[in-house]
Amino acid sequence: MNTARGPLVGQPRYGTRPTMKDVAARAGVGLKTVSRVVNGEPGVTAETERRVRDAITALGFRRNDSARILRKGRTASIGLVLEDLADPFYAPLNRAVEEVARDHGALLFNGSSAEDPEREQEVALAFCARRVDGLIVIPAGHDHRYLEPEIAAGIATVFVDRPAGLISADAVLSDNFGGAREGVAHLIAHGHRRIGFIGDRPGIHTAAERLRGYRAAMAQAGLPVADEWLGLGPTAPDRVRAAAERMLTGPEPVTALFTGNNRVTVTVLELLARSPRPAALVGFDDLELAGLLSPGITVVAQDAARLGRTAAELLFQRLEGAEDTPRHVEVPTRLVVRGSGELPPVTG
Amino acid sequence: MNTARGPLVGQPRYGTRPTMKDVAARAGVGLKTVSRVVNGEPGVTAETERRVRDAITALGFRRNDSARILRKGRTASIGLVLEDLADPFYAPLNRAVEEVARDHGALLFNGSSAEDPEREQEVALAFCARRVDGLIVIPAGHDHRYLEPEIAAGIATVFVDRPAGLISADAVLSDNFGGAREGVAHLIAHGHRRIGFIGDRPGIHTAAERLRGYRAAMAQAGLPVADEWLGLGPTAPDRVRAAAERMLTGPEPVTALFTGNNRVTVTVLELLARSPRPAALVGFDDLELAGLLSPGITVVAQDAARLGRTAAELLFQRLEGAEDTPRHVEVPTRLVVRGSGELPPVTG
DNA sequence: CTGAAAGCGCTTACAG
DNA sequence: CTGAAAGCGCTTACAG
Repeated sequence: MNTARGPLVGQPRYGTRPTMKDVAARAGVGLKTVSRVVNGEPGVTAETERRVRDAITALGFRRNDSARILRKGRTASIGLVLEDLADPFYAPLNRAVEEVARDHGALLFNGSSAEDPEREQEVALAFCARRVDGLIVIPAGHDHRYLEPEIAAGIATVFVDRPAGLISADAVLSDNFGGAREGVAHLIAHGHRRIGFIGDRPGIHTAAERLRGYRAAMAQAGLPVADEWLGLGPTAPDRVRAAAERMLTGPEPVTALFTGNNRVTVTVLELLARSPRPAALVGFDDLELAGLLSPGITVVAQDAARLGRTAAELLFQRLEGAEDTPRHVEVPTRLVVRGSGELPPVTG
Repeated sequence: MNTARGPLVGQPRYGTRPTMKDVAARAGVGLKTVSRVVNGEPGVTAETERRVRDAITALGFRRNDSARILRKGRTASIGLVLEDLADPFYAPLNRAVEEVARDHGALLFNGSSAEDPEREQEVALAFCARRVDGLIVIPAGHDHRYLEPEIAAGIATVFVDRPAGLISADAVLSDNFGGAREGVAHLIAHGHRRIGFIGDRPGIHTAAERLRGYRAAMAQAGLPVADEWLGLGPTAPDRVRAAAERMLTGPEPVTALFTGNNRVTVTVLELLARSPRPAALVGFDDLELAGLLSPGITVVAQDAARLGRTAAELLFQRLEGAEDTPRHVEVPTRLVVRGSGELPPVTG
């Protein structure tokens, strides 16, 4: 029962806090003088400054940055729209963006699209309505024309992990094609000829690029790709399991699998653990504990932190007035050899 | 070279966007009428509304929520200070907080303390300066008196995962004591008598509680606790490895280990994988892939999403005027049996 | 149904 | 060195 505070519903809450006006009155100075002291501007005598500081302490004043922002025109905040704040893959990206924002004195709004294009738009536009200085988006949708007016109005925007749809904009992407090609070539180098690819729907840019990398590696080695070796579609465990089982059985089973992302890899690992015949495996995306399994899981690791850092740095370059031609930056992947990708082919 | 936008450095950026005033001028109506249409308030004829909507579309107007906020007194935003945005453990907590915030129409500021009390304070106070309606803090420091003026001024504050230091405030905590006790009792039930505990510095609340749970389970079973079975200190891999090696060798080695958090568990797992003699293991905190190892890792799992959801719900209850007595809410843990905790004692 | 005035808490531009 | 006035883009309270 804090009657001093009173009911909070629908009530303004600033009223309970001292403002610069209150500080000025108490110190017996003008508003502008308080502003000078608070912002460390020159031109205040030591004695005046002391009176102002005393008043600030006595009243417990803290500058309202929301008001400051309205006047100054810049919000010193950026928004990051990612797919799912709970997804461990994006956590280092998120942190890296935060660090760069921090270096530039900006705060970070976070929001999840939940892989829903409408929610992506809703979250991104809510950030824009707050007039964030910049926006970093991991696209869920394929049409980002809704952001064109915002970008034109000066909200710097960078896409990460997947490119923007139907607009020309900055993007920072992993080398999905090269990474997948390297992973599949690694399996080929270890003697595999029949290699399955299980990945997400090819409508998703990253999935399509990784599939392209798979095909390139096979072609480079002069190997054919049978339709039965491709399992493309939603990464729900049931679908992935069915695809893997189909590839691993029959008269001419695959001897190795390349899995297109970490969700697929986990499902396939569970299946392989119960499978009578071993199969080699290389997965796209690294996994915690991947080194503790036996064999360890060989993966094509993305550098999520670098994706985030690069995107945020590009964003602040834009804010500092970098030229306007949209840039696409590619971040390399890294093959991490741990055992599962070096298993020899086992047939019959 | 977008000359229409011009240089961005130090320039206000709102100037490039239409305001309600612009819309009013174009539609030939008053400012308030535009406000009514934008906010869906009644009392505007269909014809007037149409004119206003046309002007909005023509100018590409989007309401500036930062200005709105200044006038309304509530920012419809909350701040979450966690230890590390990159830590997968906090990712589901973060997402859960976002969902609750979203349900209440609030946006989410995110920041990491990096386990540095000063940075925690800096980030939390930056959020306060923006006048967030509420604050959720995963404490890095042990003194939160710096938040007292903010809380008194009406910023609802809830601590999660660890309690506030030196102030009385809402807190949502896992049942660290009960969870650890259950995990250790599980090892005892499987025949272990000499059980090691490796955890973080006991100055950390969660570490102390888990240690207390360990002691309680041992005491309840009438088992002594040798000093050599306790490895308390920083969770750097070197220190943890040394502690585990010490406990697992010698004339009277432990037959089981209880690890106080997931970082410790991973280090101990790496060591056990190379160890000649198997030891049972129960870890505090769940791990991705824990079920795929052989044996699977038995853990005491925290419900991070529930921690976040509970904290955020408590926060919004406060904002809606719930009574002011600080509340402490405990979230239960769950023992997940997978194999490593059911290994029998192996001696000699 | 509609709008002019005042004000949210600051900063900017200017005058003393 | 200091401060009164105007204004950032909205909403509130009030009058027509």
